Amino acid sequence: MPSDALVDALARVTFHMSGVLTRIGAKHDLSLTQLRVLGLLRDRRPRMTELAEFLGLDKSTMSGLIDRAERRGLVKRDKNPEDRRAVDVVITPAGLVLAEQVYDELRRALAPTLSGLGPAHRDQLVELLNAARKPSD
Amino acid sequence: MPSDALVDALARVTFHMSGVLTRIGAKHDLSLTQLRVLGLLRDRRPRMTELAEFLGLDKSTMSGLIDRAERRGLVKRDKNPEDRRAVDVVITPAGLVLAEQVYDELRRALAPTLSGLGPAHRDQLVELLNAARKPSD
DNA sequence: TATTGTTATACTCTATAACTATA
DNA sequence: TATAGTTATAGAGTATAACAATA
Repeated sequence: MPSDALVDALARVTFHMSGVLTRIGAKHDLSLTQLRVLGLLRDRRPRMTELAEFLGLDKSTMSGLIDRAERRGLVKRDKNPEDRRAVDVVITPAGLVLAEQVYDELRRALAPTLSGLGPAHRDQLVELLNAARKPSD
Repeated sequence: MPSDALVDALARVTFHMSGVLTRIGAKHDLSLTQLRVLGLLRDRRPRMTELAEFLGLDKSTMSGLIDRAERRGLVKRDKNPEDRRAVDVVITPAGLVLAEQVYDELRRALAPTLSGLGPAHRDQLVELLNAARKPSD
């Protein structure tokens, strides 16, 4: 079982990151979930159900999220050629531009927080975080 | 500027933790925000505005959150003796029990994810996470 | 029959604006 | 006048249940 100190440190990082992401998203009228959808679609072309499963959301929730993102021109629905019931979700060029912009802002926003760590410590942190990882993640 | 690998690792941890916390909260009909409120109140007795500022929420949002938590008997509003405009928020015994239960479940839920790290590595991780921290956090 | 996705419904979360009471 | 908090309102996020189309 993890120590209190470890659980607390992880919780603190999580809420700090969520705050940063929420603020960056808000600047672009994007919720945390929309931000995450956009991030996922950068290198994937999932169908609705896959996306919902990955995010841990109901498929009906997914319909609403994609409706709103599509209305803004950030993603689009495509017919799946192999299964006529399925709908693929694809990011648009405008969505891709926004996703990259948000990612840059995130890097810049995290810079001050991480300024306390030198290069060697940063590498260590990446290794430790990647080791603390379930195979399926 | 942090590397892509570091930003990605932090984002991954954040979404993993959020997922775990959301699932634990859902079991008890608590949102992530309600969970966080309960966690904060374990050792604090803030007024409405302080709570809202800490969470980065509008005070009107806070009113709704506390309304619902109070209706469930998890927190209660108290008059502030020094400023008759102010309202202090206090956790109830039932709220405290639930908060501790959730915290235990979180520790247990994180155990498998962290099983890849030995004791020395865990200590290292805690130190690195605490070093990567703005003074005000 | 089972699966994919949408729609209808209801509730929570959230912010903005307008308000009351107190400082 | 300014601050603390609530209420009214509106939109987004969420799940459940019922449904249509396809497998």
